[in-house]
Amino acid sequence: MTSVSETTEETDDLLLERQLCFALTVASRSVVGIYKPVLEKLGLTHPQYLVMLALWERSPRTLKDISDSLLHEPATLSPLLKRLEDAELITRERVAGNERALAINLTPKGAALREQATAVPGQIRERLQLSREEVAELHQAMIGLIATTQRTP
Amino acid sequence: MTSVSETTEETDDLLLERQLCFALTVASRSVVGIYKPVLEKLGLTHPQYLVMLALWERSPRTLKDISDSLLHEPATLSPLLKRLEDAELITRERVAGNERALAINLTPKGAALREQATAVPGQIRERLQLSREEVAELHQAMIGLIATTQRTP
DNA sequence: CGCTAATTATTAGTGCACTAACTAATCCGC
DNA sequence: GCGGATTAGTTAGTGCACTAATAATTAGCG
Repeated sequence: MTSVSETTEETDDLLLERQLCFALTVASRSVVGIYKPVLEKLGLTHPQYLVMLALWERSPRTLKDISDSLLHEPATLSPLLKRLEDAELITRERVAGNERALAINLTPKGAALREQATAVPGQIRERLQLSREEVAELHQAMIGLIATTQRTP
Repeated sequence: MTSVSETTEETDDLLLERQLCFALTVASRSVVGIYKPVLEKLGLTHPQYLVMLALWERSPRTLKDISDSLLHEPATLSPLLKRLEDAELITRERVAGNERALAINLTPKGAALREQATAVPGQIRERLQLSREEVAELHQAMIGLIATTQRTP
């Protein structure tokens, strides 16, 4: 690795570098920022919204189950779920027959919130001016990237 | 909006929904997770790494300048920069002739760290098994998304 | 059966990331 | 050159997100 090559390819890499990981994190923050005003009307943060989506799809579920679905550490979800409980959107109780597991269930209020949530995707697509097809394409790219990171280290 | 249509398109949207914003945030977290062990050897977190990249490209720069480049709130960078100062990688001092602005400069130690950082992009690409072309493609997609979010609300 | 190992959740601690409120300095129009 | 408006940074407060350590329960093997 000579100082000559360092001034070309590797320097470019450091610039390019500032692009993929940088662009990805900025895109993520920016898109979450788009959701923010929309989700505020539902009284949810973006991470909370993702958990509610998981529960609207199926409930009750254990904390572990949600953690696996969202690729989150249980330690991240533990306080988040307590806040959703405080908001009376979910209940937290031990699973009968397995005192280790925590069963998360929707309250009537939490289940009812789904009605309002159905309007969210459309609002976001409109704001981002993306068609369902474009959304699907971006989605595929992200899924591929996630799959790569999950492969054996 | 009949209950019939609700059970089809909008329900699908809530599922699909769980995909783009979800996939994007998971991809971001996953990729940052790939950087983690690599950057630990440099004693940097990922956000700190991005700031250092900005400074290796050009320095000194003001906090405001870095904030604009990284699309971060000044309030986010303020404590982060103090930690970089504690690590003796940068200096923080007021700009001569403009007591409002804060000039961020590299210490010799901070400038020297760049040598080690040149190895990072290659390691990440190898780990993700992405070619420069694939990286460029993903990058373009993210840039497009960011541009959309930055447009007039 | 009894004991070890694995599973599940929680807590503590660090570091981002954002908003809102605040301080201080500078700009600029009169 | 004065005084309000703007700009640049900091602080406080909330909520993620992670690791490491802990606690409690269950599984399963000898």
